[in-house]
Amino acid sequence: MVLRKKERTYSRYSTDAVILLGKLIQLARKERKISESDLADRAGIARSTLQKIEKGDLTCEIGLVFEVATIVGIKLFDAESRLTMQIERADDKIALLPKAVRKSRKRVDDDF
Amino acid sequence: MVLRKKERTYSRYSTDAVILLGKLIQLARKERKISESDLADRAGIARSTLQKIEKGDLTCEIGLVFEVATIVGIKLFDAESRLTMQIERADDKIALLPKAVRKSRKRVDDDF
DNA sequence: GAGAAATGACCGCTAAAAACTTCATATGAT
DNA sequence: ATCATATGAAGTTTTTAGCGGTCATTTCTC
Repeated sequence: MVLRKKERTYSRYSTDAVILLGKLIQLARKERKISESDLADRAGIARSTLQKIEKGDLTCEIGLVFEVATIVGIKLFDAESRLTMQIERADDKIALLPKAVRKSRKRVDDDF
Repeated sequence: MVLRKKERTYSRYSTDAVILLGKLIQLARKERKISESDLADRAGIARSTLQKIEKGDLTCEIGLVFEVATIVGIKLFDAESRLTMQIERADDKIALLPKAVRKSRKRVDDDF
């Protein structure tokens, strides 16, 4: 019995965002004259995985992608205010909202 | 023989960035009064996976995280200029650099 | 307060990702 | 031009993330 591959759909934005991130990583790596092997070693991942990341493969673990990005100096969030501070602010906002959402009555609501 | 779990290290920034992203997603979800199940369904993922994403689990696939973020309206890159345009610009910059990096002489260089 | 729904946490299974390896080719420093 | 090495592209093995399920608890609506 052949198991069909699980079809996964991604929005155009998600796809493009990951591709862009991968290219920014590659660009930063080359500007800093770091080889794939070197960067992979520093990040503690396989070179093949780094190649997937730079290609914008959507299946890579977000932790690995962010780690590589961080190593080559790419910040995804404004470093202006510390991340921990932003996290706290998000927590505060969440605390103000109801802890459990109660509403959607099976409204799938395809928004278009 | 006990196999030790592969130790993976992440920088503070990566960890915090993913946690922040997860919280921003949860915040956006609650503001829009969408339940975990609903959002998971819309994204085509399991509720357990969404929970991991909102907790900032570093092992989640980047595509799933970005997809969920996109659904609740979070943009990681400036939507001012189109992403495709930014991708092209990155490509152009990369094209100007040497195709193969040549330099690092086994400098592991633990930077601290 | 009652009841329905949302959330939090856990677990086994399996498809799939990451690691590891190899090889060919392209590339750049000398 | 030489040659060490960076890159591209597989194939295989190992590890693991996502799924789907369960159950207890909390929370919101009425």
